[in-house]
Amino acid sequence: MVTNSSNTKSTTHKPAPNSVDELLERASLLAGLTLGELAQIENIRVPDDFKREKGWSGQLLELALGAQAGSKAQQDFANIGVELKTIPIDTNGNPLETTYVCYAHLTDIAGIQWATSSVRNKLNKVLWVPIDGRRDIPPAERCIGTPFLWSLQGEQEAYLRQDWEEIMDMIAMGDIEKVTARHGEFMQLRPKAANGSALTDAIGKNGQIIQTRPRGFYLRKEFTRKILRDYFS
DNA sequence: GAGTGATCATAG
DNA sequence: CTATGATCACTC
Repeated sequence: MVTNSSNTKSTTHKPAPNSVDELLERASLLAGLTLGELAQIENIRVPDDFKREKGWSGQLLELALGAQAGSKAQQDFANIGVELKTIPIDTNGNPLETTYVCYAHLTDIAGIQWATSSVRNKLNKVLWVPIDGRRDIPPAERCIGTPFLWSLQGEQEAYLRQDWEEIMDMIAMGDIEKVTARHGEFMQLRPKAANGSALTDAIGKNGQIIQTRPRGFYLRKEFTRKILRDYFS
């Protein structure tokens, strides 16, 4: 039932969890609920599809778990160093979409190291929340799966680091226009903007500033599939 | 059908 | 515009 007419935006939100355990505890209570049921608890309406509200699921979970809403370039739960990511899955538990990591800066990148990069920081600790993402099911009926904590390390970190360095090298060399989503085995760079007319500064072939479409880093499905498989099997 | 490139909403 | 939350939708 979709009867929220006011949908008053609350200016107050839940307090953020004070520990990872508390976050996991809260998150585990959501497993098994449908998005419709959680939306009712949080008193927000559910869209009939995500054509015009693509980030709706993620924002619902932020609300339910007490993440700071907003667009700060930091982890969702900065006090405990955890990032929240919802991930749409099919009936086999495989990812249906790539996963956005962070915005990519295309200038002033000299001296940026992997260890202190935005990608590394964002993925240090992630609370993954699988959600049924089948498009033939209305969002309200889609079920929330079992949330789990994951850390970027070992072989997985090495893979992402390699992709990141390859892409960043191209950007630094003024080859941003040569970078396509086909680069990177496990992490790719793709446009990230409100529309095709958005432009931002980047490094040109002769070191000058050029204008190009804003980009973001995304995890390929093969990478997140492994994360899910490692946890659930 | 999969994957790349494009796009939607919102906050600051 | 930057940056967050992502999924859409067209092309291959």
